[in-house]
Amino acid sequence: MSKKKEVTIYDIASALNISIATVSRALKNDPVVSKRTKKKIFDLAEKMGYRTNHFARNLRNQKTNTIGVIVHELNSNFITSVLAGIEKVTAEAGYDLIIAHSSESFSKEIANAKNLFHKRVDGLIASLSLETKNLDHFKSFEEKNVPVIFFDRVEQEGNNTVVVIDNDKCGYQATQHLIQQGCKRIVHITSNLKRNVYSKRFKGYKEALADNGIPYDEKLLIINDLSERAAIESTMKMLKMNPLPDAAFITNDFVAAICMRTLKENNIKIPEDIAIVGFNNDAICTLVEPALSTINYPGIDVGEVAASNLINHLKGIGNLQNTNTIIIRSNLIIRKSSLKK
Amino acid sequence: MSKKKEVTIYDIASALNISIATVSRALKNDPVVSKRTKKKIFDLAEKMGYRTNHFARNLRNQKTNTIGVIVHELNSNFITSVLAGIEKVTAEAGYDLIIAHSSESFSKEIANAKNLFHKRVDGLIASLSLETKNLDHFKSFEEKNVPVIFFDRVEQEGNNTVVVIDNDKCGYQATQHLIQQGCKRIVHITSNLKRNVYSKRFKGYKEALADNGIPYDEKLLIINDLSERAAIESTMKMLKMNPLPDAAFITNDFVAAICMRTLKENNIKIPEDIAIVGFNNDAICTLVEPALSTINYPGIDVGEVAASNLINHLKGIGNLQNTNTIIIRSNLIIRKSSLKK
DNA sequence: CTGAAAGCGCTAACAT
DNA sequence: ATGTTAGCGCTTTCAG
Repeated sequence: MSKKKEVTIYDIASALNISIATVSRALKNDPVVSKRTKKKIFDLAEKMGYRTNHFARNLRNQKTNTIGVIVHELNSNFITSVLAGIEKVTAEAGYDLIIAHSSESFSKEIANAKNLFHKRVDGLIASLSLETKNLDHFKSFEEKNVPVIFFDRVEQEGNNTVVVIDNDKCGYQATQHLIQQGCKRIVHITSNLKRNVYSKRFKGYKEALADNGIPYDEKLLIINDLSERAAIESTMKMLKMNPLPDAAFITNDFVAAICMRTLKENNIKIPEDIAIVGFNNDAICTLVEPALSTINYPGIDVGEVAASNLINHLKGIGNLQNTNTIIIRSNLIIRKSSLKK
Repeated sequence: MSKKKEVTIYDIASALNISIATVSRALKNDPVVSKRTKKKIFDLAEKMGYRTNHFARNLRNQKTNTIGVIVHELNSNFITSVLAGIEKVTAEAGYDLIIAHSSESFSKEIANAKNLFHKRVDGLIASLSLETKNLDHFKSFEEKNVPVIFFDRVEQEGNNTVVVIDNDKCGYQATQHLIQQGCKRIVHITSNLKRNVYSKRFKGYKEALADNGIPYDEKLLIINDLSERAAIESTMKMLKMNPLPDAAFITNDFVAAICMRTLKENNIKIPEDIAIVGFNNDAICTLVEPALSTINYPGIDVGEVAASNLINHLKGIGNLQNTNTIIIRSNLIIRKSSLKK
């Protein structure tokens, strides 16, 4: 258990008979140090197995070079793409990442926020859980002037900076497409309408109906929690409708896939009896049968944009104060699950 | 931009006219401090918005209370379950987590290891990338006596502690099951045989063939990199075989799902023409058609076991020195994709 | 039960 | 180009 003693700049300095200041400067590649001394220092540091003590440095510098991320789930292509996008940008800029996930729970999200706050992240990127009731747990960041950017599930009131797609338009396009296929009784399966993404998609759905002279029927709106169990229940509810609906616009590809499976188990033909459009464009879309039409929601772009805006702000290049909403391009992808013609 | 000054124990101490030592003790809930002073301190700390400076504490304590995790991908049910298992255990024990992923790249894995080493994690949990050539990048941990536990993709030589399933047996069971269904020309689609998981499953596959008097045919072994493109190529290779194989044991559910799709596109019936068994029991298994038989690989257990062993070691309760290999229970799940009878 | 003081390893202002 | 030194916020002996 006897850990070898850590090598510090003092050890390097005394071995080389120079001051710690010079060592410190050299290690940061400060141009003021002569090439020769620098080389000596680097070589010895390498040989002695020196590693920077980040705690000492951060303690001194009062910044962590770390940015925190809170996501609502780890379990989807969309979220992992967002993370990949964030990582790409932050790594290039030399920032570290701490990733936390709330598992859709409000209390976990609060705990995550508190934790990252205490860890003193320099900035935060977050997507809200399904159950989140308010944004009080992010106030502490604001108070200390730690920038926060929300993406996907956001709260657009107040002066948060948010990165989103035009969910309203996407909902409209999906619904419009189904109507063009001749569908008239279109179910919308979605989740907690407190979340912007779901309420906006719902709004787009209603607008498309209205524009096509189809009256909105609230019985066709099904709200669930995006779990497999809930997806099955929602589908069963749909199957009990009379007359049967002829289409469903479903707010997430996983739920759509479960729904398709359940429909097929009940001898419903897709798209002939019921046409389906999902959301996200996860890998699963081309693995189910028929292939699932969906809205392409490019997570990698969302992640990159969120991270680069945050980092520019931290570096004093951009400013988030006046940037309120950033909208990422998205589009409808038509596959067999919705093609009646 | 003027960040409010951080509150320190000095501020609390002087406001209360006591010493910083007492404040420090109280904040750690040291029983030696009187209840009354403790309460005063807690209340004031709360009111002033005090937050512990982890850098100062860690600098002083020479430990980070953080454990690092390196995974080869974020993008599968299996890995996210492992992470959930790890998180559950570490959170309970009061440890923090830094999660890094190598995207199957050796150089990224080295970078991750170096980074976590410099961050001075107290322990490390890792699964190797597909391309990893050696374990040199973990030597530094060993040198500083930082415990490392490998899971899933491991190197069993040397004295690493590893958490795995009995891949050999799983490969045997999957193959045996296919043989019992009357299959004789069984393709095995897998990945880099340098990785224990794949070589062991391959070994089990060959043993099952041998035990049933079926000669091993190396033309039936297909190795790919687990990407969608590679999965399609592998399937095309399979389709060109003459005579056509009557089954495939595929080392990962995602690849199996792609393979099934490609086969169906080419008018092959599953399981009648070709029976399929995958590996992992990802959510996708019951979403594809027919439902995919697979090996249940319980990631959550793997994560919990790895984390609790690591933490016990850190707390001095258990010891990893003499624990070499921990085997997690796994089992074959039979669904329609392999049921010929 | 509480206080004084040293020191963890590093950076940066100031001095040379 | 290099050195001296104070101090970042905390923990922990040692002393009362």
